[in-house]
Amino acid sequence: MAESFFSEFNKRNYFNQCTNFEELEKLINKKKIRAYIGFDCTSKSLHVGSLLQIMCLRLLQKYGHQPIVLLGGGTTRIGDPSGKEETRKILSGREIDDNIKNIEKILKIFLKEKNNSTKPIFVNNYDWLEKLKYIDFLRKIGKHFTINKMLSFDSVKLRLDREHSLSYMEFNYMILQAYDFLELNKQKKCILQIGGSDQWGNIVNGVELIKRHNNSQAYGLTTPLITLASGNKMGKTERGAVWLDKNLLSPYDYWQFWRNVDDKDVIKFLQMFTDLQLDKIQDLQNNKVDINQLKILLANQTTKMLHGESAAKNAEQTAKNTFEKKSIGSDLPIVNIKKEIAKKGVNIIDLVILSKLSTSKSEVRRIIKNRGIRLNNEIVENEKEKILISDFNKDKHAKLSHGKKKHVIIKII
RNA sequence: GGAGGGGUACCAAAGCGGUCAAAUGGGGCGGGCUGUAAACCCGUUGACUUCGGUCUUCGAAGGUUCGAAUCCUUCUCCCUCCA
Repeated sequence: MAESFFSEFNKRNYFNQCTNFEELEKLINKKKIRAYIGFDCTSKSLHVGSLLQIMCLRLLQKYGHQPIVLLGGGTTRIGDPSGKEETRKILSGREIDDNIKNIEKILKIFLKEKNNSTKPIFVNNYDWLEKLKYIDFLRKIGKHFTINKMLSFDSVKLRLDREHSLSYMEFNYMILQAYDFLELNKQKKCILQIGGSDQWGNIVNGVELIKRHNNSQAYGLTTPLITLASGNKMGKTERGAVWLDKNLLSPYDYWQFWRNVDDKDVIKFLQMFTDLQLDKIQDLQNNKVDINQLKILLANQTTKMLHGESAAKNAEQTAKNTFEKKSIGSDLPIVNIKKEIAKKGVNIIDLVILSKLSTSKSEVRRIIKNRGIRLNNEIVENEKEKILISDFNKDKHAKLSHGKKKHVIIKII
């Protein structure tokens, strides 16, 4: 059976829900379509949590469809309440514009621009939402009203109790996102919106709006929320988000993130987040390839896709050096120390803080007590120890480690 | 608007005048086992420290007291019920 957008979409476990699956499948097999995914612009980069959406855009391209990337310049000014417990802080227009630029840059790494018919179209919903003059109103006035309070008003309560519809304020965001879809449907003939499962409600609203307003058919498609085997949400580690921007997270750390996934997640992630052929992944699984080899494969593939082949190779080599040979890999973060200072000797606690391996001296003392700080693989026994010139090798390097996984190179300059 | 309940460390949740830097659980961090996995076990978990201590924390501000997370006053936010 020939592969199609949907067959691969399903096999890679991207499918969660669809508004009208059969019809959409027929349509999408017959002709090339345009579909869009919206990205929130609250932060200056995307993180792994958005990766599945990006993979969807790539898949559209693979099968000759044209992805539209909607950057939420307008909607970010309001803030999507879906699944959020607290109101987000409101960003300035300037911050949002900066974020948009950076996010666009990241997305362009993943998407191919050569072919004109599948080249991604970037749009910013501020372009049309701004014209509604509605944004300013919401920012100035709307933020002062809480839904909670509004719901406690008798008039409102009554309507809710009697199952009358409750419009406008509460559903501002939904309305705006629905309106986005309508605009893209009109402007760009976009007939499909894809999003995470948390966007289902918003997406359905768009589909319905298009039906009512334009009397035309559009479709919604969602991807599942990815949970790790550990039950945590994908993309957030304790140390912070797994960013897709090399300035926020180095290629080496990105590689490490994938290298360290749970055994149970490896095959799933290979399917979801790499371009490897599905039957090849199946083969690997059938042949019982060593799980650690699979993790390395996963890390290499994902890192290559984002940071390029040589970055992936470097990361792999660095990992090999640090974990297998216990030596130094070039990709480890480097902390420079002036020669004069090194001659005097630097207290080990200060050095750990300086290397950003920790932010609290008390914590460093504790870890030393627990035998978790190492200098050149030797456990630091005493918190008063100093790093001396003699600790550096002929390349003027020394390795400082915090636990088994965090290492930095200390270098004399 | 009326009545009650509540805000404690990263989260949940005890404490209700001194022995409280604050039980317990989760999470985090470190160690052990292993495979840079999971599970399990151990240690640790406010900051600074010359390791003697010192400083800052229990919604906010005042007050009572030798002494407050604990009692009083005001403020503030949240929850439940009634109008």
